[in-house]
Amino acid sequence: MNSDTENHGFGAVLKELGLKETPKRRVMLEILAEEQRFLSPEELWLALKGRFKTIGLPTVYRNLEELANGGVISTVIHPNRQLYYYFCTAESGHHHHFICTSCRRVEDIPECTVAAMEGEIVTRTGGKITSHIVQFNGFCRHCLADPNERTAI
Amino acid sequence: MNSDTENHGFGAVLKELGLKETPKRRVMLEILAEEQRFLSPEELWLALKGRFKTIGLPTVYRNLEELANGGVISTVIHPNRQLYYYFCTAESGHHHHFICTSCRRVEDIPECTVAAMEGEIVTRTGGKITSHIVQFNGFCRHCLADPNERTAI
DNA sequence: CGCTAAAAAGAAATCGTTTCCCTTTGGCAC
DNA sequence: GTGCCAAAGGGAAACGATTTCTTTTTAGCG
Repeated sequence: MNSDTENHGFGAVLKELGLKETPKRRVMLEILAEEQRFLSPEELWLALKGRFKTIGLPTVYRNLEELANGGVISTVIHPNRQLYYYFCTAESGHHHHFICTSCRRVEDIPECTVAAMEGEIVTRTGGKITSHIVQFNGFCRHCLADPNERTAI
Repeated sequence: MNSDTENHGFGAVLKELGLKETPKRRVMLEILAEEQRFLSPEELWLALKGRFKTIGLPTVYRNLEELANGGVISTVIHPNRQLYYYFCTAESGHHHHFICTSCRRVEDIPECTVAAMEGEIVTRTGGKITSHIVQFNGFCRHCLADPNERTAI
């Protein structure tokens, strides 16, 4: 399995978003897809530096934003207010996350209950909801059981 | 109703948090309490400048954080990732917000459904939730009805 | 009234993020 | 295959919200 020949179908994903399929975008998606935890732009940049002689941090920011806007990856808002990114394997459309602020694992939460909340809010306020931020932070069962596994962001 | 003599009971609130009752803290709370919308630290600072000859922006940040940690005011995370603050009149303990990204009005949302979600998440993941971010963004009924009322943040 | 720790001022630093401008490249046309 | 052009990327620099630092002031207690 060579990343130069096996592109995990990311090329098609990029094309759908109207984005050119560049090596950097492909590798960004590869790294995010292989990583089980959410990453900061700078961390992703450091990983990319190992595979490209030249790679700028602005490029990483730009692509992360485009990919997130396209729904290919999702954002994680850490309580420290920094932005992290996560490749969502769940193909199940819109949903939310329970993130471990220790080891950075992410678990998917189905969207259902939030949709119910939205309906109630719209009914009661007469407003219109354009977006929402729903995220649960805590310790996953691994970090809960074994404090030694805990890491700091 | 003079703010020098009528302190809305904010002194007691500050004392409960172990904070000294300073004129600046009192006026910060006054301004936030009178304001129906969420404010940025800088906006609050500008308002304070009208009432104090010297008032530093770091002071505003420091106090906002202390008050938010104490639960006296609550934070609003705007999609633009800036932090805003809002004085919650609802005494009903923990709850969430529907914010209008146009006029900045805030409506309270009871906590109930989120608590149910949390229970389900804990059961399913075996983790422990330490905090959550739940916020709905959109247009309130006023801005929905009258686009002229809309303002940009 | 004096003391002491907390609070505040003001300037400067920090740092995540974005902008600018120039160079390179993907992808379609011929 | 070659050329073209808009999109993508590099690198430096700007930006701007937030924080840190050091000194001065003040609240609140004895």
